[in-house]
Formats: sequence, C-alpha cells, structure tokens
Amino acid sequence: MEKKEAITIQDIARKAKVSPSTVSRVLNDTVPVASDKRDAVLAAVKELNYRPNLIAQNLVRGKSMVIGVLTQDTASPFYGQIHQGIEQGLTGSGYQPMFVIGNWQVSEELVALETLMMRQVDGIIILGGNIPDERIKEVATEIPLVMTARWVKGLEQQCLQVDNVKASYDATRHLIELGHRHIIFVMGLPSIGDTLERQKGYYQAMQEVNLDIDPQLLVIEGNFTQLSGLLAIEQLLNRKQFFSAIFAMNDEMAFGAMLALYRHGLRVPEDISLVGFDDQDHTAYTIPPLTTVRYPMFDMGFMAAQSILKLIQGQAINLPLLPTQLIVRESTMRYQQ
Amino acid sequence: MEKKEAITIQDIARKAKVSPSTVSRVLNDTVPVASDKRDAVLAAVKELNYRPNLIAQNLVRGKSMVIGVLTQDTASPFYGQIHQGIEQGLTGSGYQPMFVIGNWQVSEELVALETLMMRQVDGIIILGGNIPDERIKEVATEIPLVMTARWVKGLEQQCLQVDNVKASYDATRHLIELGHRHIIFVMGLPSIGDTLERQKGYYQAMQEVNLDIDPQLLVIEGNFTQLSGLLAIEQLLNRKQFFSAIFAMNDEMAFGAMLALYRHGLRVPEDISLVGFDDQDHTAYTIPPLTTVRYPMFDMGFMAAQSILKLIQGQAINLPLLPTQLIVRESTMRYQQ
DNA sequence: ACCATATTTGAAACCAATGTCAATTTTCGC
DNA sequence: GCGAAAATTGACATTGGTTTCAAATATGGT
Repeated sequence: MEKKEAITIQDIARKAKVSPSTVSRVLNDTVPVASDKRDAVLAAVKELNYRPNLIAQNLVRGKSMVIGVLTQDTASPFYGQIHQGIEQGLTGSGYQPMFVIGNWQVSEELVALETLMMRQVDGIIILGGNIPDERIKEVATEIPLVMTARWVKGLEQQCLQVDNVKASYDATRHLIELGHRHIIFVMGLPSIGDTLERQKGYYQAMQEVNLDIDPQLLVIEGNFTQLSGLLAIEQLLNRKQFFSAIFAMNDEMAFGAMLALYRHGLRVPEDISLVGFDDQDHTAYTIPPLTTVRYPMFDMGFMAAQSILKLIQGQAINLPLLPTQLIVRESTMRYQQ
Repeated sequence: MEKKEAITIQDIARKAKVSPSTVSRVLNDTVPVASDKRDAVLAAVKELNYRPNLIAQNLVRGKSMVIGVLTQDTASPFYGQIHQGIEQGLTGSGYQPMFVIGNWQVSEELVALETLMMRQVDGIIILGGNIPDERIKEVATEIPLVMTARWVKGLEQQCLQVDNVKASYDATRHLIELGHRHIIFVMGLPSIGDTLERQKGYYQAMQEVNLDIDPQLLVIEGNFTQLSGLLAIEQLLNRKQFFSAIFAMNDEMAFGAMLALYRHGLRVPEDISLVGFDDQDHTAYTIPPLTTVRYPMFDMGFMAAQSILKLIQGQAINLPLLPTQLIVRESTMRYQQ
C-alpha cells in the first residue's frame, strides 16, 4: 500500500561493494564470480530482500516471458479445461499465460489481441473466436502463434484440431446401432467452426442407413446454452415430431434437452436416448449419467502450450489430430418396438 | 514467426522529422504539439504501423498496468465466475488481470505470488488459498491487495465476504420449515475458510428446533467433488442412517448425492429433499432442478476488481458483506410423515 | 517595431536491468 | 620470480520509452 522505494540492483551493488554488473552475474549465474564477492552479493540480496524487476529484465532482453491467450469465455467449463491445460503445459518453462477475453465479439477480440501485441508477448494461442482469418495470418508473421478450436487456411501447421466429423459420426452411429432411426441432431451456431463439421458427421452416419428419411428434417438449431437445448426439444415435442433419440452438439444443450423431456414425462433412456458432446465434468453425474463424446480439452490446451514453446525456440512442430472417444453411460439404450 | 525488427519511437521521430519527445507527446496527448508536426507523426505511426512497447512504457512509468490474481483453479465453474467478474470489473481501466494458480498448495501459491511481485503488478487479488496469513500481511504492506473467499485478521478492510453463516442457516431453516428434522450436512474440507462458517449456520438452525437430536451425528465430510458427495451418501445409506433431507456445502457434492440416491432408488424430492450451495450454472438443469443458495461469485470478482482499482488510486474502500439468496427449485418438498 | 511573456520543441537524464569491452587481477609454466 | 595467458571485474552503452529543463520560436501589448 505504501510506496516504499523499491530496491534495485544498484542498492545491492553498493551494499556488497561490487558493480551492478557483478550482481547481475551472480544472480543469473552467467559468469563465474569470486566466492567472497559472490557471498557478499547473496548476503545483500537476502538482507535487503531484493527482488529483480522483471519489467526491466524483459526490456533489455527483448522478451516478456508471457504467452498471450486470446480466449472467449473464462467461466465456461469447456474453456476452463483448455486454460488449465495451457497453464500446466507452461509450468516450469518460465513463461506465464496471460488470458484476454474476446466474448465472441470481433471488435473485442481485435483490441484484446492488440493488447497482447503491445505487451510484447512472446507467443500467442488463439482459442476459437470470430476474428478474421486475415488478421490471424498477419499476426502469425510477426510472432509464434498456434490456435485450437479454429481452422485458418494457410496456417494448417498451426491449427490444433480434433476430428469433429468422425467424433460426430461415431456418436450418431452408436445410436443407429442401438436401432434408432429418427435421431434429432441439436446443432449449434453455424458461425462457430465445429458446428458444420459435426453436422457433417451426423449426416454421414444417417445417410448410411436412413435412405428413406430426410435427416435435414431432424436437425434443429441451438446456441450452445442449456436453455436453447430445452427450447429446441420443447418445440419439437409441441409439433409432435416423432423421434426416439437425440444427439446434442454439446453437453449443455443435452442437459437442456434432458430437462425438457423430464417436463413432458419422457424418461431417458427408456423413452428417448440422449447423447451429448464434450464430456464435461458434470456429465458423469446427471441422472442418468450421460453418454457423450469425450473432447480432449485439457490435452488441447496442454499441447497448444507445448507447441508454442517449441515455436519460440525455433523448433518445428507437427500438430496431431487429437482423438475423441465415445463414452457410453446410461442415457442411451436399444430402441424399443 | 520471423524476427522483423520492431519499430520504435525513434523510427517514427526520424520519419516525421521531429524528436522522440515530440512523438511521445502526440501519442500521449500530454502537451500540445503544432498541428503540422502532429500530423506528420500520426502519418508516420500509421505508415510504419507503429505499436508502443508497453514494457518500456511500464518501466519508465513504474507501473505494469497489471492486476495479479492469485487463484486456485481455472477449470472450476465457481472460480470461473469470479474470474469473469474480475475481468469485467477491470475492463476500461487499462489494467489487465494476470491469473496465477496455486492449486491449493502453499508452496505453489508462494511462488505464484512471488512471480506476480517480480512482474511488478500494481495490485493483487487473492482468491482463497492456503497461503499463510503472515505472508499476505507482508505483501499487503507493499502493494494494494484485496481478497475474497478468505479472511485475514488485521486486514478486515480488504476482505470481501459473504455471510456464510446466515446463508447456511437460511438453507437449513428452509428444510426445517418443510418439516424435516433429520438433515444431513455434507461439509467440505475444514481447512477451507467457508467450511466452518457454513457448518456453524447449519448448527445454529438445527439447534433451534432439534433439541433432542444431536446434529453432530448428521455431519459428514467431503472434499467438494461430486464423487465425495456420492461416496458420503453411499456410506450413510449403507449404515442405515435415518434422514429425510440433505444439505450439501456446495453444488458439486449435491450432484454426487443426487446420483447416490438415484442408485438406491430414492427419489428427490419425494423421498429425500436436497439443497445445494453456490447456484452454479448447472443447478437449474438438474433433474429435478436443484434448490440451492445463490453465492454471488461474479459480483465478488467484479467488486474485488473495482476495489483494487480504488486502492491503486489511493481512494478508501469499504467492502460490503455480499448477500446470498436461497433459490427454491424442485429438489425440496414437505416432509411426508 | 520591440520587448516581455507564453508556447513549442529537442537534448539529455532516467527507469532497472544486461552484456560488451577493456582493464585489472590471478594463475601458471618455465 | 617473470611474463604470458586466463580469469575476474567495472565502466559504459543499450533496451524503448517518458519527462525535465532549457533553448528556440511564437504571441501580444504598447
């Protein structure tokens, strides 16, 4: 609270009767220093409780030791897991993440990104968002950059991806194998990258078996929130659409769907089978526990972090397609009748 | 990726044929500058795509424009909401939050805190954690600091709090008014600040009516995870303990409890009433929707942010006791015989 | 016009560190 | 014990900005 004068390397030098250069040398252990002076410096450091000023260090070294993370939402468990992965992927490296938030608004994302650049971050990780591809490409020429949950043509090497089509195909296929034919797909906003790919996987699986049903009729749109899932199913039920299973594009919408079914006296899975997507923390504890697709959020963050570090060190990176996995729990069962 | 030479204020000065001082002046608008030179500077800035180096700026100004946030967990929705609040409370101020993670480990928390200090953050917000009070007090003498979800004697002015006792009393009281007398309290780790207070509120309410029942027998311990809630109830059920209601200290444990009850064929609320704590995003979408206590996570973050800004500006702060609210949904009902 | 005052401008110091370079000291071979 | 090579050390420039101070220029009153 008080404005105590910060102690600098000068103070240490004076106290230890050496030059600032020498202090720097013992602190960074760059060049051997006579042990008596070394001890004097260390003693002075301890006594004055000296703490190097990273800002000055960063200025002279030309690095900030910060990795900027342009994200969209800190409160969602989905992004939270990615953040966790990033954080862990960075521990021990000396780099700190700095999270800036875009809220899915291009304008906000642009200023957030600009903030990172001004702070001279040493690398940038972009998570989703709506910022124009062009801008990303520009930035990528200036600074190491990787992104996840997003795909930019021309920067394929720097996009960390999941095989959404296959993941979605697998989930749909699971329902088909249980005998379901009228499977509702609750999609998300088409502007978000993953949506179209997951829709594609759904169509693929459906078209393999449902030659006489038009799957287009079974697709309804939500905006990723629980409420939108609930509303979508309500609407379906009200117009007496027939279906025996639901595949929601994320867990939240599946939760909403679950509540809508409950409100209408429909049981999961006896009456309707339900599959989610993401495998959020909570899915194992819904009633009944939800069958879903495990999306490797933590791993994505972790790998993004490790990759950016490699890029900074000038190493080449080779981003794998991260695997998803269908987790069968208790919200799906064989179609009855 | 490439190491393009960054352009500095010198480059602008040269291009605009003025001195660096003048460039600084037009950029910061501190002193009027003749309009022709001004235009020349602005033109050069635009043409060279100049971006001020915040590190240099911070060094000379002696501020980092960063608020350090020592938190414990980025992935939990509970902390996520607080982070969101902090982020929003800081927007427009020019300050950025920097989150560092302690994982509830004192050693990690200490280094995380040290990192913040070395980075010369202008203020610190501490969220929970196990760092010794003494250390917090030391830091508080050096730098503006506020904390939430934590209480340090001697720094009461800087602790943003919720009336846990009352919140917990209210929740218990709600069950009592519904006729319940054997109410299980699922507590969290006693090392975490809130735990004891909430336990106190529970006892208070219980002792008002249950003069013949020893509420101590009804308290079981969890560690805040869903699994621990599940296990606790399993155990209870296995030893045939009688109860008609459960009050869990956080929503996660309530979710776990819910599943345990479901596994044993017990219905909520017909057989057992259940109350959670926090009002996480998800609680409105459990089956049935969960009665819980709304904990103002976002507001806490927001207010913490605003307060730290005030402290930095040398203003006094007066932290209110934030209100909680019982949200009655569908997991509680009148005790049936 | 002329001088006093006000405004604009640039040179130079400064922020807190690092690292180059040259001077000084130490080590070591003979 | 002496000279050359090696090791240690300090002075100083540097990083990219801001700000003080004084010089240069512009303004205004008479």
